[in-house]
Amino acid sequence: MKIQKTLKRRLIFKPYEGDPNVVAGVDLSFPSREEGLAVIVLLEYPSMKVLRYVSERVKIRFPYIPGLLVFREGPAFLKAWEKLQVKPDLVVFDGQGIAHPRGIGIASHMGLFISIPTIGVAKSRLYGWHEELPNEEGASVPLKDKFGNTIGYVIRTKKSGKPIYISPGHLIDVESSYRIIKHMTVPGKRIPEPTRIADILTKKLKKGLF
DNA sequence: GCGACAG
DNA sequence: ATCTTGTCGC
Repeated sequence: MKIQKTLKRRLIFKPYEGDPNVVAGVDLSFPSREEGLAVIVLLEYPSMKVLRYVSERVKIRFPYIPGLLVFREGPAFLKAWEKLQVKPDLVVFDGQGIAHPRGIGIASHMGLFISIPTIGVAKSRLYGWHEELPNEEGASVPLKDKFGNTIGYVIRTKKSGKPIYISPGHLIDVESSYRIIKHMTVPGKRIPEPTRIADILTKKLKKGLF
């Protein structure tokens, strides 16, 4: 996509100084084929205590195509983002940051729109290569691009289970992303709190509960 | 042309 | 992502 190649040049990577105060987690569920339910949860850092959340139902027009996820879920996120009164210091997305074929996954793309540091936490690999990951909780190996540059990390947050793939989105670098994600991960849970809670809420809301 | 392929 | 109960493993 031409849009991605153009926007990619605007991405900024730098160390995240200090610690965030309020972080957000984003995720979507699909009540029907043409309707998406986006949820943005605000959590206190590093306690990971849930502060509040907002949700928004949106018409889905774009299909899911690997590498173009932002065009399907981005609009829904932005609508929910507008309803958010208090803006977080950092946002965690369910998907890739720069660990993407064109270097701009949904976390990076949305980061450019909101101008706030973003990190991508994916449950599977889309792009990048890495050495074998030890089967021990907490193990991690760098994820590299075709030139050998480190673009993120593969982390075994839970023993004997699929790892997670993290990469910076925008306004943060690889090492800072790794450090912060580590602090948001609870022992025994595979997915870091922001995205994990957002996922629970998105599905619970879909079922009409809560 | 053949495979890979976030959610 | 979604369709779906019980069930194997840590």
